[in-house]
This record gives sequence, C-alpha cells and structure tokens, in this order.
Amino acid sequence: MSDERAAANARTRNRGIPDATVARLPIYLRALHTLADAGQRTVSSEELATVAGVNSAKLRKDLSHLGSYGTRGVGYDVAVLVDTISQALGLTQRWAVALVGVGNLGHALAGYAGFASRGFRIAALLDADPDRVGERLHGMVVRHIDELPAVVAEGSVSIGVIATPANAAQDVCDRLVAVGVTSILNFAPCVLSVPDNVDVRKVDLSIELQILSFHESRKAALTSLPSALSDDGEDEYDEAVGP
Amino acid sequence: MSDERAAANARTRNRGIPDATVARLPIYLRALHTLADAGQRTVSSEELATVAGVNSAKLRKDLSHLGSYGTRGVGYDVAVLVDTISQALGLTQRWAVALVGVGNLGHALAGYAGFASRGFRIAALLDADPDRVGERLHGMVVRHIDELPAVVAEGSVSIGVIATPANAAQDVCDRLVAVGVTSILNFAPCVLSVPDNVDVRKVDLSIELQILSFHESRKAALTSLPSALSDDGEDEYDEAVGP
DNA sequence: GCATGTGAATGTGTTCACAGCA
DNA sequence: TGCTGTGAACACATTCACATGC
Repeated sequence: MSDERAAANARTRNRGIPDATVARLPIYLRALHTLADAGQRTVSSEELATVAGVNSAKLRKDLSHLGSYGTRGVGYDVAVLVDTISQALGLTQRWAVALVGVGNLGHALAGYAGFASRGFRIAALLDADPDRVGERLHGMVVRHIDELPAVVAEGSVSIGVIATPANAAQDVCDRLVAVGVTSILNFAPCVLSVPDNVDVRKVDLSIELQILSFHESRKAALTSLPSALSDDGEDEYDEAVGP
Repeated sequence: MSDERAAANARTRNRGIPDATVARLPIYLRALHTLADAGQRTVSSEELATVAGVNSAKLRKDLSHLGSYGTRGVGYDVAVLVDTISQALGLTQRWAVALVGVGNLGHALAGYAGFASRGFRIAALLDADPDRVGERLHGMVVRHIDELPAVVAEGSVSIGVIATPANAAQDVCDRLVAVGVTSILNFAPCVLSVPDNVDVRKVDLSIELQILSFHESRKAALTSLPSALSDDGEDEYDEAVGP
C-alpha cells in the first residue's frame, strides 16, 4: 500500500516521464553504449529499437518524452542520446550505495561489475552477523549494521540494497530510512513498508521463476491437449482435476 | 521484438489471466503461506491485500480471474486459495531448472534457498570454463555446457537460468532453445532473441539501480530547488510537500 | 526521400462503487 | 450486516499512420 502511494507519488514528481518509459531508458542506454563502442555515430529509431528489443514507435515516443534531439530523415546522434538519457536518469553523478546483508547473494552483489560500470559506487558492506564483520570482500571490509549512521555520514549514501533474509529485511529497511536513505532495492522476498517519500524496487528471483512456471504449464497443456484451445469460449471449464 | 511477440503470444495462451495478474499471484501466494504458517484459516481481501502490499479491489479482481472461491460476508479460505493459486501457476509439479554460468552470481543462485522452497529443483549446474567444471557446489558438481543435451535427456529440464557474462548469453540461450527449453530467466545484461514459443524473463540489477537513480535525482531536485516545480510548464504543480 | 515526432485509436490495467449473496 | 465479485469509469501504455521538417 505504501508501495502504491510511493509509485503514485513518484509519478507526479516525474517531470511527466511515464514510469514505463523510465524503466526502458536504461535498456536504450545499454544499447547505445554498445553502438558507441562499435564506433557508430548515428542511429535510426528502427535500428536502436531492434538492438534494444522493442518496436520503433515505442522507442520514438519514449525518447520524445525527453524532448529528444533526433534529426528527421537521419536519426539520432549516438553521443547526444547517451548524454540526454544519462542526464534524465540522473547518472551524471555517482550514487553511493550501501549493501546490507553479505550472505550468499550479498557476496555476489558486492562483486557485481555492473554496479561500478554504471556509475554506482558501493560505499559500504554491512551485516548484522558479528562473524561476518571484518571479513574482506572485493577490497572492502564488512562492517556492522550498527555503524550505518557513521557510514552514511562519511559518504552520503542515498541508495540502500537489502540482501538479507526476509525476516531481517523490514528492520534493515527501517534503519536505512531512519538515516535518510530514500531509495531501496530489495532482494529479500517480502513486502517492505516505507514512508511515501521513499522508493522501493524489489527483485525476487523465485517470483520470476513462478511466472515462467505459469507460462510453461500453459504451454504444456496446449501441446498435450490441443483441443483445449477450442473450449476457450469465454470463461473457464478448464483442465483440472479438482482438489 | 521477439520479446514483444513472445509477450503477445503468451497473452493468448493465458486462459485469459492478464499478465499483470500473473505477476502478482506469487506475491499473494507468499502472503498466504505466511498467514497459513501463523495458523490463520480465513482471510479478507482487505487483510490479504495489506499483507501483499496492494489494494483490495485489485486483489479481488485478480482472484476473480481464477474463478476464485471466496465467501461473501466472510472472506477467503487460506488453504483453498493456496491450492487455487498454486494450481494456476503450475506449481503442483516440480520444475527442473538448469543453471548456466557459475560465476559470482551463479554461485549465489545455486545456493538460493528460495528456489527449492518454491518447488523448483536445480537439475544441473553448467559452465563453459573447463577450470570450473568438476567443482562441487551446494552438493552438485558443475558440468560442462556441452553436456547440456545429456542433462536435458536425464531429467527433462524446461527452465533455463542464464547467469553468464553478457557476451556468452545469446550463445547459451541458443543452446538451451536447441535442446527444447522453452522458459528462460536471464540475468545477463543483454537482450536475447528467441523463437516465439519461448518465454524470456530478465532480471537486471543495474537497471533497477538506474530506475532508482531517476527517482532519487527527481527528489534531490525538489528539495534543493523547490521553485523548479513552477517552471515545469503545464500540468504539475503538485504536492510540494505533505498532503 | 526519409526518419522523426505526435495526434488519434486501440489495448491493458487500475480503481470506483455497488449489486448480490452468505 | 459485511465482504465478495464485477460492470463501468478512468488512467496508463502501446501502436498506428501520417504530417512535419531536415
């Protein structure tokens, strides 16, 4: 619910860029970097759309929200687009990130190259487990979660990443919010409640698998009894074997 | 583009359950398990919605797509809902998963408890690096990617997880598709092209951070120069601060 | 001539508000 | 009475198709 509020809130803060567009800008940016690395100076909406895996009308509309700088009859200047999108996403500054939870997943995240390469700097690794505190990891030392206020004071952290077990996540979240963190990326499989001014995004691996499971079982049902297609009249009378 | 096609395709296969609903079912399921573990027998849409972090109208509409079994004036039977949703998601069977890429992230994924606890079984760990082949990891031995056909033959794998570097991902994807895998979860930061009958979901950590960066920089702009609101052209002139 | 940028049309998702039923 | 289930209204997103301007 504060989830919803936060989303709605964010929406009104947006300079009017739709959420769906914002979510795609990083994809365009990645595609543009690839093109730039290959030495390409200019790109059409058609080509960029293909590389980014969307259709060209969508791409053009997305870019138009940035007040984009394409040239009719030609296309977009790759370097200009990179700048425009980076600017829009706020990537002209390096954001400091605090990573909380140095377990299985936290280890991996600490070493994830994609963080640094996209302008994010891991400012601290934190954990509640005293056994883990002091451990060296990818050139950083794990500190105790109680040091969070000090960490934030040192290098104004504005993004927190939660990679703890679910039962610790809300507590960690509250601590992050308490020290002024206003953006949180949550890997713990649970819903976090936060004030309206805090944005939370969540990544849940098992949810993604369950969504695939849904589609997979649809596909399986189709191939094993293709006649199921025909009784798809309007509602259900579906396959199943009741409980 | 095949991304779009695949989505549209999936949509028509859906028994009519909207994609947005499918994406939320796992969240409801998790919430229900929590309630069930706490011994709760019955739940209202209001309560379940709160636990799941959505609003109750949305929850009811979502459940109505399953032909749901609530009782007016009372609520939903927790156990019945768990069964109904599990059924809808195809979680009544254990899906076998092949995990390709045992680097930083792959290690973490291999040990991720959430996989097993939600009915997914890691059938194999695969990697292209000969140095990694043979390594023991969470009770499994890493095998070479060339053994993929054998792996699939052994225990019909239908879901593949790609945790390789971006430059290897498309090749791995093609191999997975070639051996009959029709659902892929991609952690590599790149767009995969696949035939229409294959579903791909992607998780990109740095994209999530970039989206947070966008919102974070909006917020920063607001607090540092609140007058920025007024030069915002036309519509917004919204909540400067609290309600 | 050709690709952008955009109104208009369509499709999807969310929310409201209440009828209908235990 | 109280809560579900849902039509109708609204909001958001995607796609189409073409006028616009280099």
